[in-house]
Amino acid sequence: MSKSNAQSETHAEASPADQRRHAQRAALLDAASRMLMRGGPDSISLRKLATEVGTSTMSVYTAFGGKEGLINALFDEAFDRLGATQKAVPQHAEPLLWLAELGRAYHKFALDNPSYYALMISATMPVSEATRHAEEASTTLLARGISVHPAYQYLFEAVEACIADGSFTDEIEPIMIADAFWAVVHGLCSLELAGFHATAEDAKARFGVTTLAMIRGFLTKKGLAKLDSFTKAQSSKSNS
Amino acid sequence: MSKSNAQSETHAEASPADQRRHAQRAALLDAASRMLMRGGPDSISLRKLATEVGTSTMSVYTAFGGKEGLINALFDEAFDRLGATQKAVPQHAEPLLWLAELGRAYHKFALDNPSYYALMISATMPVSEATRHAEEASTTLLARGISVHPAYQYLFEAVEACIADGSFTDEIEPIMIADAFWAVVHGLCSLELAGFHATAEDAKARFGVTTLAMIRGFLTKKGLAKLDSFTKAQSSKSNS
DNA sequence: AGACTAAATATAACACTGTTATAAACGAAC
DNA sequence: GTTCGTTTATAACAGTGTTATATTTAGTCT
Repeated sequence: MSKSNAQSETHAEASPADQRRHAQRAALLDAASRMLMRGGPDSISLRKLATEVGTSTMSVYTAFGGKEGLINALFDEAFDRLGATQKAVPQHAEPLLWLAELGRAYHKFALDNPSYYALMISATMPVSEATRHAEEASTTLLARGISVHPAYQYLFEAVEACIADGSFTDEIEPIMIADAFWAVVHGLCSLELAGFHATAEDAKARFGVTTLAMIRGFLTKKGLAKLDSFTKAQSSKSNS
Repeated sequence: MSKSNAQSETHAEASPADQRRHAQRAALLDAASRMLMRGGPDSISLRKLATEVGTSTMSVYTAFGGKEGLINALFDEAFDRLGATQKAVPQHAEPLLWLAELGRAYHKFALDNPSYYALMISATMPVSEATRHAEEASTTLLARGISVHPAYQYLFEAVEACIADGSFTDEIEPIMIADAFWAVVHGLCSLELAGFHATAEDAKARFGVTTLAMIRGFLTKKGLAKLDSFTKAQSSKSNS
């Protein structure tokens, strides 16, 4: 609520001091991100962070309001990164395949960034409820009155496409179906990250079987016929 | 490797000292369990633990080898508790309903014991890989060459029953199907515990839709017909 | 430009944490 | 009864996040 803040909010341009503030905030976040990826959430030490950035621990308090604020910022960044990988998935013409690819990309993100993923999901991590529910919404879907996180947008749209072309039942709300896929894929990633799958091959086999079964669970008769033609083509290809 | 230990291992009886050791070990574990349930895993302090039991922090090191050993012991207890709730589920004559009830019981356990559940699943918790893989196996299934944890036994048997009566496909190994159900139910619990479901009603609705879809995904034509008769009976009952 | 003021910072202290070294107490075996 | 190994309590060590205080910095107003 300082005068400089009021000015920088009315005008779009940032003062030199604000630029420095933002630069140091970014430096702290970047160093924290590296520490997170190197040694997990518990290895983030404010003292090490401060010495690495070349400042004191107080800057974390002025920039983020403490360690919890820093973790919350990393939480937001985790969703941004996940959203970027989801966006990068090519929108396949066949929505069922798009859906499957989105799941695979989610799985790859979780396995490649276990610390970030733990931060997003873990119930024990100190991510405040406010941060968890104050997710920004996808603008394109918000225009239709649907408030979902940008990282969630593509999954939702893929499910809608599956319903639109008659593959999925229209008797269940798309958000319900999308949440179901989120739950399975997250469950699979979580169990794999927790070490409950003996080998990576085991995990991959279960991922395929489970996601396929989930898809089957929402198919219409028409969709089931299409899926059978897919798997028939797949098996004849592998048998040739 | 002391002489008293050697004696107590050859003979089945425990010496008075061993009894005290065991009693204190149990007291520490019990107090740690209470602290875990009250304030989560991070609130377990060796100093508070020692003062509560009336000893010093060193006893944790002699009894468990440190805090990690204590957490590992709580990890084992968590599986025991989950296994007890699974065992308590009545074995319904209709295996599909048994399966559904096992899922509901799992969900209730996770929501009633969030700290224990976090301990079991969380990838960031300091549960050693050795402890995680050194799970004892169900003796009844081990006799058939199947090594699964006792807490997992009932889910596995329910899936086998669904396959045996022709409701589920026999083209997929039962362990794969059981793991699929574990993944969905865990995923749903995890997301709910993490606070991603706005209300308990939202969570419950998603639990029903998602587990039902997963069941449908493994059904044979015969099983699908049976399920339709179930849901038809359900809807006619609710419409009356 | 110079004075005033509010924010940001560095330093140090505080209350914790798990772990470990040390020495005393205990207990069981000979 | 002595001895030896184990367990115990005390205290010290190396950390942690947070906070109080004083100093410096930066922006605004006259």
